[in-house]
Amino acid sequence: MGDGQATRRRLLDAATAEFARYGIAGARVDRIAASAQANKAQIYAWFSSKDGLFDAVFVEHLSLIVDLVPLDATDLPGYAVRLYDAYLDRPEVVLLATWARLERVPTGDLLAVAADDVAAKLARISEAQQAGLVDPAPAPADVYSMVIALSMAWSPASVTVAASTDDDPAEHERRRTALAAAVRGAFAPRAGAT
Amino acid sequence: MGDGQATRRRLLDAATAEFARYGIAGARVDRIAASAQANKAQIYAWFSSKDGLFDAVFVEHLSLIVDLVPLDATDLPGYAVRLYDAYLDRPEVVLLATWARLERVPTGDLLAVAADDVAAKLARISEAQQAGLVDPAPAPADVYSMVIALSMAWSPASVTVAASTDDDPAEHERRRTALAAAVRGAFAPRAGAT
DNA sequence: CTCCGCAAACAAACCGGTTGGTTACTCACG
DNA sequence: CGTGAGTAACCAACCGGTTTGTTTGCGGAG
Repeated sequence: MGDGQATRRRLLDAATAEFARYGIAGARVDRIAASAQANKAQIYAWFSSKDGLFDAVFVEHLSLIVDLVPLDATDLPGYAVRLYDAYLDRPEVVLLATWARLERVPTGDLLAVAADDVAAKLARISEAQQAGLVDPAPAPADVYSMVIALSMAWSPASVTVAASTDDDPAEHERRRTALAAAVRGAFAPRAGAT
Repeated sequence: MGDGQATRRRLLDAATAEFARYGIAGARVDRIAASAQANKAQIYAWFSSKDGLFDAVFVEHLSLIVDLVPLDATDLPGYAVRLYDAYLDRPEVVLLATWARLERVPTGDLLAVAADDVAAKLARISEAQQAGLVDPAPAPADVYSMVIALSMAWSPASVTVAASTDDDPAEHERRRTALAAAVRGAFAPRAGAT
């Protein structure tokens, strides 16, 4: 008989696509089961509830959300551009995080469950500030929030324009250039500082 | 007898709160009717459907989404800070826009229906670039997207930290300062340019 | 001023499809 | 034969939407 772990895997994959597209309230358990070529009861056997399934999907993607692209505090512009490309390649990551924000955690730190990983990133930003590679004025947490925000300027959650892989490659290139330049200007050490 | 327009108004207000909090799929028509102290049938008399009600709420907020704060292309840092405060004061605006993006318009231009107003803003950015007040390298549309993205770094839709009015005032002030500095650095004309 | 008729506003019960969740049962394998 | 994977039918609550019947304000006829 079929392998339970394999079914679990298919359910997680199907759920990822479903939640990314429709959110928690909009997702349909039957649709997930069908798309995973499994039975609805399996979902409840493995994940207890629809919310439990979302939790499983979300924690599995947490490491991706946080470390889809390893932070390079010594090259924030390059980091931002790599994030732009990563979001283009893996829109589910942005979507899951945004749905979680809207439907689960209205205020405060969304990634509190991964506080350790985030803290490590902030420490590296702090080091880069002390090394004179990043403007030391803003708090590391604010630098991080702003870099992420800038990288997501054209993400699937943007309130202006959401990029898609169908866009003209030249357009992507234009955005990458603009993004890198903006990040460089925004966080480079100020002239006149030590 | 009660005024129809007044009922319509209460429905729109209640729907705004409901949609901002729960999104389209998560919103409950009964809850809106109850919270507006009206009857469910009125919703269908005035707005035809749940989706029609969301449309009405959204278009009513479109002008706010676009012009909650008038764009001052000659002072982008100040503009960004005013947006930060506006989002703090009117989180529904950000939330409605984000829900619309996630549940309605997965890619492309979210504000295509208000293309004229947006085009006017881009024109003013373009003027500021020609006047040497803004870095002329990036396309006006990209400047706009990035300024909005930066202003929303701590918005209720942020994937890092969402600000709330309960936050320490000093924290808000820290973010305003960091935001203004980042926008200044990101879009000021590059040294060495004319 | 009163009465009547009318249309818009309103209320509540109702309807049928959908949805998250359950159960009773079958099947393959060690 | 026992155990865990898999299935299909089932269920009760829910939810968007409709229907039916009632109330209210108002303009006009008497």
